[in-house]
Amino acid sequence: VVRVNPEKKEEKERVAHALLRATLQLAAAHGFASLGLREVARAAEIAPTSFYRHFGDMEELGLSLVEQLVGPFVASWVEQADAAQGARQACDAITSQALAGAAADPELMRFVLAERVGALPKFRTALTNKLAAVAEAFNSAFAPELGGSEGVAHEPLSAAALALLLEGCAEALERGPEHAAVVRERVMAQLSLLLTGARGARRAP
Amino acid sequence: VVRVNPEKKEEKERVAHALLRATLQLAAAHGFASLGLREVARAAEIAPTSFYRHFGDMEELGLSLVEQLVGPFVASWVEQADAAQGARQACDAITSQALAGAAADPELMRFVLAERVGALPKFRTALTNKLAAVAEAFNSAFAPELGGSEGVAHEPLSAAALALLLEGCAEALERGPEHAAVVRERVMAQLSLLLTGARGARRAP
DNA sequence: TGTACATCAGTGAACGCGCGTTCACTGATGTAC
DNA sequence: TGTACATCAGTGAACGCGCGTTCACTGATGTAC
Repeated sequence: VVRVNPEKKEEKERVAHALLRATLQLAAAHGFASLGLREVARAAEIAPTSFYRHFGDMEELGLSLVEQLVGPFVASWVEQADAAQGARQACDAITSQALAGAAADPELMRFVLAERVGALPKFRTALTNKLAAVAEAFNSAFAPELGGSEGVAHEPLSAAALALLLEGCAEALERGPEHAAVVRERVMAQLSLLLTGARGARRAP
Repeated sequence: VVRVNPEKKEEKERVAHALLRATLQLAAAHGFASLGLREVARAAEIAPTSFYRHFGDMEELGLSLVEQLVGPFVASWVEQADAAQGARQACDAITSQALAGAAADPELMRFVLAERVGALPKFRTALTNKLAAVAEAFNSAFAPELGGSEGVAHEPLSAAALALLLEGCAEALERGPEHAAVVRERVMAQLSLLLTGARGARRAP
């Protein structure tokens, strides 16, 4: 039985975190798929061989990145949605938080957007799983206003809302943080169309 | 003045085309960013040095790929939209053609989806330009049913339609061609929500 | 308390390999006159 | 028609370089007794 000094554990996590951040920075510039182990180690200021103390290879690092960074990132979009009153306010909370995320950490947002539809199925799956929480939040926001068929039938609606949200995040990355307000209004307008349409469809199916 | 044998020109284009197809195939497996010139040349069955007879580097090849293959591909989604009667039929025509494209050439569809939000701005721009034709088509489809403010105000609507269409294409790639019909219904349902919402917003703004 | 041992993050040297690129050449085709 | 020359896609040899990975080692820390 071996006990580990908390200080040591902390230090190790600091280095692992540096590797993840270095990866995000480089991936935002040239794409995750192009990155090499040595390149990342260099950017994180460790010896190439030290990489193996943390990850077996770049794929493992990428999946860890999803767990360690993307998970909390995406979760933060949804945090205030429960407290909102009505679908519109909940959408606004989610949209605002997601766009704030894009402004605060554009490299991480780029990673999410790119790998969600990238070539590697493992990454697509992992990211879809994390983003499922956002779809859930949209669903919860919409459900009370639509009632009826107990949520299941609203799945295309919440999926559409998620797609529009991510499209807005992509636009926010293109245009920069100074246009966040414009993009937010745009996404909200699109979500309103969806919601209005869903209300109309309920009345006249 | 030097004249070029049409046979020779044709043969050269055949090799260039082989390079583009080889790139798509490899990119679908590991991501465009990871590809090397030698890897692509090998898959296209030419010597590495012959690559330079066609493209200066991989970036140039990628941009040529957008012009030569993505352009016609995306244009085909839109071809039958003009002839359709009403917004719903036009949406159906575009959606059906796009999903047919995903089934016929999944590697090309993956490239479009991935590079549209990838790390390289040149690729994002080039693809956005090609996809603008699809947004245009949606706009033309919606405009007569909404009238009013002469199309300009409907831009978020057509942009939303394009986003939902591409999301559907991504889903079609995940689920395979045998689920094309299901995905089509799903996308159509989402587009209907948008359109219904837009009609409602016009009546009660 | 002291001694022997285990664990583990980090490292530098070294390896074989595939990479992008340059170069000089071939051979087929077209042009000049 | 014949001869000299230009163009150009394709190629093999060769280059220097960075890559991923293995290995044996260090030094700090914790455990056993």
